[in-house]
Amino acid sequence: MKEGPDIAQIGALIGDPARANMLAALTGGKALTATELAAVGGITLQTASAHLSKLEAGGLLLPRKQGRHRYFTLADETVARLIESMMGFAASRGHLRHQPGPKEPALRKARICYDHLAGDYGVRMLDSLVARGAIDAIGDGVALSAKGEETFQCIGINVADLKASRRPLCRSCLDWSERRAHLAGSLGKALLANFFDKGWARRTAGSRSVIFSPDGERQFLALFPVETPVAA
Amino acid sequence: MKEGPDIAQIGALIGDPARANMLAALTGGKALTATELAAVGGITLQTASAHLSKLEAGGLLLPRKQGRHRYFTLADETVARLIESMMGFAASRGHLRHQPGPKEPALRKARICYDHLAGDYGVRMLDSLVARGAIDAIGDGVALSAKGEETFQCIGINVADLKASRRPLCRSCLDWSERRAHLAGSLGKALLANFFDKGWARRTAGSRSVIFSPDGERQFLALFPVETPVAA
DNA sequence: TCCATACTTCGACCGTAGCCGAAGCATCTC
DNA sequence: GAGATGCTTCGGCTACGGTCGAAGTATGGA
Repeated sequence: MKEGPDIAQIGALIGDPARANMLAALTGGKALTATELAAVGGITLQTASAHLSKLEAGGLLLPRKQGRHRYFTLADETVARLIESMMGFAASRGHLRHQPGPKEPALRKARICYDHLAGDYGVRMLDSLVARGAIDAIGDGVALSAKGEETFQCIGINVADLKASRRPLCRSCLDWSERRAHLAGSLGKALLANFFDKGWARRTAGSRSVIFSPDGERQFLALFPVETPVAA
Repeated sequence: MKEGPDIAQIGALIGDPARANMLAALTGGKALTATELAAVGGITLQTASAHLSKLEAGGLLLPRKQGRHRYFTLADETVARLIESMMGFAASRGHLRHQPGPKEPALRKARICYDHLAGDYGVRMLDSLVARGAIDAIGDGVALSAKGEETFQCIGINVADLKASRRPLCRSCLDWSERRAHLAGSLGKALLANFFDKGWARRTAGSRSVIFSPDGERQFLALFPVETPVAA
């Protein structure tokens, strides 16, 4: 029968635990070396090298040589979206990890999805922006509203600059922990970068989770309030 | 590191060629028996049985016993969406099947995606509905517009009935051949069913492709015209 | 009751893919 | 140049998963 594109290839690529761990780690957005990825996968460097070759050949990873290091990143935002959507699906089917672990709550609260904010805080931010009228949303679709530009100007983001890029300004990305959309695209990226610049939050060393400072958290929550439901 | 849900499991599930073929076939929307799926996968019945058990245990398939047959369907619309999105991704990375084959064009033109119309015609239909103002769209998001209900009434679809169901009325689904959105959800399903009822089109036996009758095709194209670009 | 059909289970076979130790390049530092 | 570090390649081992033949269970029909 063999109809359409070959999903088995990429399924198999993602289907190996070591490779899946590497991909999940790279969804954190940072470029990682082969050695680091070997540690993530829990395998030796030789084995990791073979895995990375396969992922690269499959078009999932992009290597960048820098001195004697080889840094790997996800090839594309679409790869990140695929991984996240598979995580969402896996979570919905109960394919969870054996140990929820202490890092799990932090991950659900705020984490990096490729280059933008995800988790509870990511979803909250989008909700708040929609409620405020800065972003229009229909279903899973999102777009900058007419009056949105000035909102972001206040936050400290020049939307005009972002529009110059070929990359879509607004994209919705399904959050695996919240099962709702958060904001991706160049605007999502700019917002997260903005939080880092202001010192509101920082990345963590070996994880995808984002840690807010006490003060940063206060300001973030104030900037993106959630509507208090007055009437059901 | 082991962060988040386990994508390796479902990756591995989809990663086997026989299983992938079965899943792709089931994306055609029809329930198929174990014997039929064995043929699709190009394997014996025993092997297929083992595969189907795994897919069922993984939550991808739903079995239904009927007499001495066991019919399988995709567990959920979300499974269909995952498969389609993986097909889109695979196509974008050039992971195509070795033989494009004669059926390929028909598949690109019009096919069933779980229960709604996909392919060139599916995308055209959504475009036309949006241009006409029956459906609002922002990015990938879609929703029935205020004046949309009467449009569908004219076609012969009672939207009020559909709203009674818990299933979302409008959903966008990314088309792997066109790389653009087509209409899913209960409204997408109702439209396709409507075409079948009117005799405009019919399913094919062993494939996902949808065949329009000459007359049906004419009426379909008339009902869903595409805007002729007057000015760039 | 008896047989045919649909499917599952069992057991054994086999190939592939993952794995690592050891050796080989490449690149940086001193 | 010598030595350390990062990574790749090679070779061989192992195990897991896919495969099928044969036998076993369920259902339907005559």
